[in-house]
Amino acid sequence: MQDTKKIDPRTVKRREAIIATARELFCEHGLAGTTLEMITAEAGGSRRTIYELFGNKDGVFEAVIRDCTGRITSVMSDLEMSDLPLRAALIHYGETLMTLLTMPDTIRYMRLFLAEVPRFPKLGKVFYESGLMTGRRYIASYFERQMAEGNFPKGNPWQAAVFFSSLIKADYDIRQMSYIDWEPQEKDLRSHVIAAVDMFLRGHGLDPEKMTS
Amino acid sequence: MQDTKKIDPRTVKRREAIIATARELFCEHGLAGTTLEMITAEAGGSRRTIYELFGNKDGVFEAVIRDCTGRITSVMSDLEMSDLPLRAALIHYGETLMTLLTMPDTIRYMRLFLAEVPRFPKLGKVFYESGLMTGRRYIASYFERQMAEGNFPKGNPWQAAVFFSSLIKADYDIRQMSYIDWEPQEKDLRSHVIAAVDMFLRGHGLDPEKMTS
DNA sequence: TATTTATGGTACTACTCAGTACCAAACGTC
DNA sequence: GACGTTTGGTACTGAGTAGTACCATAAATA
Repeated sequence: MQDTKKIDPRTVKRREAIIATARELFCEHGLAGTTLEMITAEAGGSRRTIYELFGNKDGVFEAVIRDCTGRITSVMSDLEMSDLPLRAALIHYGETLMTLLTMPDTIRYMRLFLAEVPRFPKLGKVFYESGLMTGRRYIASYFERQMAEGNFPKGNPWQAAVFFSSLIKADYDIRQMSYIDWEPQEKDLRSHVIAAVDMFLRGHGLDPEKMTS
Repeated sequence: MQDTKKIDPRTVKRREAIIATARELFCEHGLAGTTLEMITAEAGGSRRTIYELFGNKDGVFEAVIRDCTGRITSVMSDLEMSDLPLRAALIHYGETLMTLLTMPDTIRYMRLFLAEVPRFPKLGKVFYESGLMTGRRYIASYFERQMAEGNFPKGNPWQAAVFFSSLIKADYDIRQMSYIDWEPQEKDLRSHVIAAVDMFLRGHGLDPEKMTS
């Protein structure tokens, strides 16, 4: 049951253009505040094409959310495993995670998606599990390895990942979603991450002072 | 320049009824998905009165958000200071905070408010600072006292409050906002809070095992 | 009880916007 | 280069809704 038809390259291109434009407009004006005409005006094309490709307005929204989810997922994949010593690795993770979470786009996507959760419950699952949880899975598997190698006290790697990312993100996410056009200072983020990592280490019986950093 | 006029009790009553109804409808259908007629149909009265009292639809929304903010603030005031021993007090705080944050209403208000932040930037400030920060201020002042009394290592009480509430809430807030009709099990919350408190204490050089609880 | 003020209800206006129909033109395929 | 598909543009429909005008009425105040 594979696609017997070839896909017209025009269709792919139009589709991408519409999603990209709609994403920006939705983020700025919300779903209800964006008309299909605003989308075509900026992306080119005509409403006709939108209905052809997405069925209706909600179809565009779904496609946009899936696109945003993919973007967040791929951006979370930047949390590559590191072979630095534990404390340095955690600081590196923390700073990367913080950078990703405080990116204006991440915040905008989250606002957009959270707003419409009640009317698109399935998208909530997709966004949370495929998008936001990606980073946590990386971190949990890191702790799992560190526990196996004896660098970190044995325990529940998933809980460690939860506490670690909670300490790192603190309430920067909610605060940024609450304030328009506010971004934390980079040096505040750095000192926050270091404080969080050290507290995390002490919380697991490790002494940050004694760790090669 | 005080109000020289007396306020007609009818006005107060109507105002309250409209806000209460609008709050529920906005939470359920969103701002754009709620018509003024839906509000009058349920709250009684006529659109005429709405325009008299709130100017326009946005005025109703502003009033609703301020009302929600007040509700969250007042609910946060349940975080009264406790004279239990440190660990028991933190567990008590943690459980109360968790109960408040995971209340379905809290989640609904946050979704509603976050959705419209881009178009009502001022409300973001009100909601975050007056509403959400209230709990944190209580906790920070608690740590300040404990530091002064020598029950807790001296340091920055505000940072302690940030880390404490971050560990407690973890990502329950985001997760609940992402999933409709999902609520964490109470016993999971309790064990989470205990784990978080103990990690917090160890993170500050205190041994939970040795503390009277 | 008389006066003032807020309210209810209805009808109306003006507008926006999702979704549809249609045809000609552009483009990809073979 | 001919054929078939996708697209652009425009115009139309129909539903829904914010906001207004007006008047009779109910309630508060004095």
